Amino acid sequence: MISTIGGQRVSGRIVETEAYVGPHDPACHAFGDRRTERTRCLYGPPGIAYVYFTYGMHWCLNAVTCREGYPAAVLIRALEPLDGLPVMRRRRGDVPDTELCAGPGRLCEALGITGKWNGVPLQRGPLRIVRSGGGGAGKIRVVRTPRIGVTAARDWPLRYVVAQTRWASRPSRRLSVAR
DNA sequence: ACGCAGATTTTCT
DNA sequence: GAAAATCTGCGTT
Repeated sequence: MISTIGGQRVSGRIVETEAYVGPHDPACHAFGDRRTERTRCLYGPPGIAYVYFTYGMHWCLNAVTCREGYPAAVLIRALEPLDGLPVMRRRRGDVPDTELCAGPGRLCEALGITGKWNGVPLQRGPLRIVRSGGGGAGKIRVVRTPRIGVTAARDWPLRYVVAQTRWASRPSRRLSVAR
C-alpha cells in the first residue's frame, strides 16, 4: 500500500491482516448491530477506509469489505517497509526497520494516518491499496492464527500472516496453513 | 528475551 | 465510569 499523506510518498507490502466480520462477530466494533458515529463507515460501501482511535493514543486502519449495510472490514496489522523509510523514521523515531510498521498503531504513525482519513477511498487518493507489484504474490504461503488483543472468539482464527516474514507484529512460529 | 504496568482518550453503558 | 482490534519503557531472568 502507498501513502502520499503530507506530500511524502511512503509505501510497504501488507504482510499481516485481521478480519472483522459482521454483527455476529463478537470482536467486531459493530457486534450486535451497533450503528454509532464511530462505526458509521463500517456500514458503508466497500473499498473505503475505516480508521478508529484506541487505547488513548493509537490509530488503526481498516479496509471496509463486503456489501454496504453489512459491517465488515480487514484490519491492516503490519507492512514490510518499501519506500520512504527516512520519512517513516522521522514520524516513528529512530527504531529498527522491523519496528517501523509492525503493528496497526505503528504503521498508521509511519504512514501519517489519523482519524482525518476515516472514510476515504482506498483505490485512489493519498491512501491506496494496490495489487502486489510483481513480488510473487500467489506463491506466498499464508498462515492463520487467532486475532491479537481479542478475547472474544479466540476459537475463530481470523488473523492472516505471510509465512516466515520478519515484518509481522509478532513472530509466526508454528501455525496452521491458511487457504 | 520476556513480562508487566503505565500512558491517555474516545466511545458507549 | 469502565473498557478498549496498542505500544513503550523498565524491570527481572
